[in-house]
Amino acid sequence: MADTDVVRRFNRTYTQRIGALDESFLGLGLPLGLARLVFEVGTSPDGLTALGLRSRLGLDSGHLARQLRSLEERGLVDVRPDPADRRRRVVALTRSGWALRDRLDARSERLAARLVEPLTERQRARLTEALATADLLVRAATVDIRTVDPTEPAAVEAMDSYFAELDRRFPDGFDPGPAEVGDMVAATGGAFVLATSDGGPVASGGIRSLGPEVGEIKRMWVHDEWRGAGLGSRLLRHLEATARDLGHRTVRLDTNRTLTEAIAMYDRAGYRPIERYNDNPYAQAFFEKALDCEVPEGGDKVRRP
Amino acid sequence: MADTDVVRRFNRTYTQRIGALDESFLGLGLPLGLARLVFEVGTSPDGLTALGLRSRLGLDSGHLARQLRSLEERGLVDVRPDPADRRRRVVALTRSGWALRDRLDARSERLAARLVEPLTERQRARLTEALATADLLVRAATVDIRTVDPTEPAAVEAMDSYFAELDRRFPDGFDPGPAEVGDMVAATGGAFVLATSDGGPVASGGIRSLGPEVGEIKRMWVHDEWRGAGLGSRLLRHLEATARDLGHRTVRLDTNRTLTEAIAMYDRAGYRPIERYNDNPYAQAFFEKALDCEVPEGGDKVRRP
DNA sequence: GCCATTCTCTGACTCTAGTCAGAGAACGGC
DNA sequence: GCCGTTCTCTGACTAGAGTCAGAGAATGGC
Repeated sequence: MADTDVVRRFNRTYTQRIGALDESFLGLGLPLGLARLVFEVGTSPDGLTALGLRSRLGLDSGHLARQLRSLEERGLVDVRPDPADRRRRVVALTRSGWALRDRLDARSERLAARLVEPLTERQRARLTEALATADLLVRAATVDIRTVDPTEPAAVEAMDSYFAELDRRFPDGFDPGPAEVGDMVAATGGAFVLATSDGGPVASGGIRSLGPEVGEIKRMWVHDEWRGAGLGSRLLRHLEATARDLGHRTVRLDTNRTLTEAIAMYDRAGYRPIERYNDNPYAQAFFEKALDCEVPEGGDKVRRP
Repeated sequence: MADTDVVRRFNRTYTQRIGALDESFLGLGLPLGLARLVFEVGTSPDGLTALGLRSRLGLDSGHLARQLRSLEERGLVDVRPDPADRRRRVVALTRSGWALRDRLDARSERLAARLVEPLTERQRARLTEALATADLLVRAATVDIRTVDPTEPAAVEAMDSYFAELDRRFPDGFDPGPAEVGDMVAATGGAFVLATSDGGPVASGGIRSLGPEVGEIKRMWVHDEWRGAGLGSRLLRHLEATARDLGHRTVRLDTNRTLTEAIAMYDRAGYRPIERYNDNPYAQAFFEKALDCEVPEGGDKVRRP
């Protein structure tokens, strides 16, 4: 059975059986749309702006305005202007809004429990393992990878996580020093690539020029919770393509000896060890890869030179 | 993370990302309901009765009548009385109905392909394996197990499959003989338990009385495609509960030596070998279990005596 | 302070799904 | 042939989701 057949078959099964979990939103006297809103507003303790709600749920502004009023009339939410920008409105759950959300939550929990309940313990463990794997991979597959301005908030957040992790992992800690990523990119005509999921950064990496035809991949980072989903390889491929677009024919990178998974990944992707090419005190391993071979069609495999 | 958390988290991921597969039904100028109907009618080359459609999709009869007429007006289906029972109406796709279905199908295929496309080959294989496992287990968890009249069509179908399989597996074939299940159940005050999924039989088994307090489990069968989903154990538990309701304190069963998985399952469920208690020529192994221990609360594990 | 832009709201719609009661045709057992 | 049952259809609804145009308030750059 082809991959797509499995996906489609699962989809069918799923919408018929677990899909009913969504209906947990029904039956509390609230139409589905309003219940979804309550649930979504409740994901943030301090409330959300109407704009944020609209982008999360993809609603029309008129529609949302009406829905919010309806919730307000039922005493479930407070809607008030955002003090920082009074065009915006901030929506927060009231006490009884929270109570309702708890009931929705309990309902959803019960339905999930009812789904796994008939299974034996062994089967249940298999199911949850399969679902967790599928969850990770589906999320990974739908990650959005693109070149961004390194000063935008999500990019800065990504870099902060990166530095924090290096500081944890390196035996003597890590100090990024004064050279910020933005400067690096701006000064050397490079690019910064960010992978996001649900708006939050999950992986990132930069490219800077070492010379006319030589690029350097810097600061590749993958969020802890996203390891093992092939995100690193995809990001690397994306960075290589970006480097090619920038006119490079070779890319280099350096890394710390302690980052063993990263080194294994570079090896799989066709990178070969070279001599030290800079004086980065945190790097002990240096790699290079020629970009002149086109990535093969549909390309997951990277041809080795 | 608890089992239900995994299910719920997955549910969230899923409805956000793969859920869009359903929307493949949109965008061909047909509202979702009608598209679903076209798809459903197209699952059977000769068409379906309106009744069948209603039970599959859970629609109101008035609603369905209107939807069918709308499809008829668009030239997508033919609706005509069932020659066998002219109260019923048979719905079949027209040529352009089939063409539309093909387009819906292609759309769904493309969306599925787009989902797996970003993954590396390795990740893709992991994903499809996880989804296939989840599919089997979710289906298994939502199987409907109940006591039925053994003469009803699904029950007869189950028994036919059972006999056909024995005939394939036994070295010398198998001949059910004149004693039909229905007779057996009726004559001895037993019961027939059927497990169905989507209306089709997936497992079954019978109980008959051997004496006032002794029941016998007969003809347990699990559909080939449903092996490995714990369905046998669940059916067995159900049969035991049924036997208890019939007043039995002990159940026996016999089986053929070649059915090794079944024997292993009986062992796990607490059955112990006993001496031959009948002259069934196809049986070489005989088991018994005392029912007086209550099944523990929430019970998946069967306590061993 | 002006003005284009951003954000929200209102009014006036459309579409789809779905419910309910009841009529009429066909069927099956007697 | 009668009569209760089964199956489908019609009419008359309701509710929810969503679209679109335009008004009005607040903001930020100049």
